[in-house]
Amino acid sequence: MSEQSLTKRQKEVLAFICDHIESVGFPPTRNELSKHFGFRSPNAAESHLRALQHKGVIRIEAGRSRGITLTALSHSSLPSSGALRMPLPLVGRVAAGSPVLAQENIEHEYRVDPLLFSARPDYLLRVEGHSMRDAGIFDGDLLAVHRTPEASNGQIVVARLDDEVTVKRFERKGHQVTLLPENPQFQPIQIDLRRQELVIEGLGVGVIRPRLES
Amino acid sequence: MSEQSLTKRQKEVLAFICDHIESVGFPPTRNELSKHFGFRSPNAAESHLRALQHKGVIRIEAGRSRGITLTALSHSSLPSSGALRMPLPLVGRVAAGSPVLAQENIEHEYRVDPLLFSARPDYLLRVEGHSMRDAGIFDGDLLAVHRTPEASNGQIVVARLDDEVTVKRFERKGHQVTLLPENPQFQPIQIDLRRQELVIEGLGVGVIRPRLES
DNA sequence: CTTGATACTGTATATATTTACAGTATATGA
DNA sequence: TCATATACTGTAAATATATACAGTATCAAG
Repeated sequence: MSEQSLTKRQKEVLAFICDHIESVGFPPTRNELSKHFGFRSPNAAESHLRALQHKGVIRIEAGRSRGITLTALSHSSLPSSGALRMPLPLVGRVAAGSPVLAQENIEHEYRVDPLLFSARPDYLLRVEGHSMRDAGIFDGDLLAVHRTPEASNGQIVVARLDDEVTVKRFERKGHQVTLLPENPQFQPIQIDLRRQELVIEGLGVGVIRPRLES
Repeated sequence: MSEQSLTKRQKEVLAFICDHIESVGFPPTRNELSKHFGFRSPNAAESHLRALQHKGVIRIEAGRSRGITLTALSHSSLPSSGALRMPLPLVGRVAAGSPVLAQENIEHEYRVDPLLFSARPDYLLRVEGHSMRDAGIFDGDLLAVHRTPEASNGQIVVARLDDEVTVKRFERKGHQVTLLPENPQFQPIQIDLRRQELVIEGLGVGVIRPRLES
């Protein structure tokens, strides 16, 4: 459903679940949750789990003991989470001035078959905003990005302009570059390369939408 | 304890446990082990676990469901641990009358981290047509589908109607089901469950777009 | 040749775990 | 003011799960 933020209590519960998986090796049961938080009823834990599932940060597998799994959202919902996978780093908000793949920007790492995409992706970038809506790139989508400093007209690029990272369609005529949104509610960005610096961080080679809104 | 080498069968069991933890997110039960290996008795799994514990490659926590944890030894006991992951079948055009996951419909298999999506995907379905355009699901996109016969109003479903498989938004009022496109150029499909058969093949839980058009 | 490990079938049971149902109370947005 | 989300207590039941006990059969080692 909607991507609401977690309450303080829900964050505590989610943190405990993450911690349990990390340190114990498997997810906690309702009783173990209740014991840790002092609930006198396993249903208190159940309710919290339902709420967390509803907000998309965990998944519950019906009928399976300890059937709690974390989702992509769960990691971005907590201040600190340990990364223990290899392949594709997921980059969220890029801190001003820092390289895209700086440690501080990496939220998580996912294994995704690179053959899925038209070009080999180097990282996943969480898209913010609706400026590329008509290209089917929505707020919260993960853009698979291939690192390269060169772009051709019409390609969707990850560009850095004034320490801000943005996703737009690339159009260049001589010294003049236009970064085109795919949404009439947004204005194109004009850059004169003689006056302003534009860095191409990479090309969008695919999109992953981690959830479908209802 | 005794640090002997594992038998071939024991290696298979250990590999499955590792793989299960990696891909599912928690260890398997005795029954799940038995089902995978074709044991008719959960005690076969139990015996293997005891043997593996005795050889020091796993630890079993008494009385806790799924209480299997790996040890430092477990990794060195397997040739290629960690890298494996259950691949997702990619289903292209579904032949009329055949099950979605019939061999003839499977084009390829991709390894995709299931944690990327809000619910566990069981397969990827290549979407044809533009009827879901405004939901950001384009022609050629891969819909990550979670198999389930039940759907709630507003969810995006994979439905089978008259041997045709289609992706639409689900809306039900009593006997009346409406399959809603997300594109004003298409008409909603009305089904009277008393007159027509509708099978829900699964729920859309995410989208992968393998390429970006320029 | 006997012992122990391996690799299972088959049955049974205690208990661990999920999960529904029925409440209470507070806060918040429409 | 009504509906909804949060945050719980308390009870109960269905079922998922661990695990004991009783076997069968093969194989290698002492």
